[in-house]
Amino acid sequence: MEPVRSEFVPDPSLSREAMESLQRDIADAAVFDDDFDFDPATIRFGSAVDLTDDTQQRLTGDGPIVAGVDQAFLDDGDRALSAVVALQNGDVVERAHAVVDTEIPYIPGLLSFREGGAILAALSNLAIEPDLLVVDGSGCIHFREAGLATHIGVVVDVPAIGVAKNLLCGTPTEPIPDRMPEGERIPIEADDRVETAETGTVIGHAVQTRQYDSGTTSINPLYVSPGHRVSAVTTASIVAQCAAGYKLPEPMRLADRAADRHKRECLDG
DNA sequence: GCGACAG
DNA sequence: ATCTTGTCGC
Repeated sequence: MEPVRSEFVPDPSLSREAMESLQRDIADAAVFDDDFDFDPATIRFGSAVDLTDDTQQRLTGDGPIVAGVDQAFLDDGDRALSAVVALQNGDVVERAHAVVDTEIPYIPGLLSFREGGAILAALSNLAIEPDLLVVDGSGCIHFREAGLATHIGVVVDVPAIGVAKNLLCGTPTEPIPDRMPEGERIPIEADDRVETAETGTVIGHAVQTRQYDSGTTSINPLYVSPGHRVSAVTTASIVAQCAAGYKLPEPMRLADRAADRHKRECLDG
């Protein structure tokens, strides 16, 4: 798949001011409401096909194609490796990846200008057209509501959601407990750090996709937000539904593994 | 000066 | 993101 909004393609050579200006334009072009054809409820993972169960419903037709995207770095960050894994009806239907030289360092709020090029290169190597992109990083939980997932989603104009392991900005409507119960979600509201949204606007959710029943250790929640063409509530539901026994939603978990695997091959031989 | 933030 | 063995817990 290729960019359809070339004017928004991340350019690492831009000045910081130009980057921030572009992000505002991207946020304007982004749609933080449900605007897609497929039925989110039909997204299925795992080979949960139990032929002995008469009550189960048979899948009619093909479910949506969901693609996970994740990055790894080589040469101490000099090169970014992006991996994409596309799933449909619980099966991997295509994989793609790309390695691109990084031009700028990591700067909070400007992540897409560091990693965006590698992601778009990987997506261009993907023949299939995904119905949804699951990107590692924030979507509209961002200072200008233009995080990595939003930037990528708008450039290729495909529904996208952002899944982050840490909160960039915004405030939970209630304190995140040390041990959030599995399945629970807490809204994240825009605060004074989110320049483009009115304070109090729900921009995402903390979602606990997995939790230990007991013990000393606990798992932290994921911070999910709309990237493009998906609402905050739907984003949380999709992520919860994509959890297949692991913290990360299955498409992202597989992309994560693919990125690490490619990285190794790139190092040793 | 203080605050502090994805990957 | 990345540097990294053993180790605590189910």
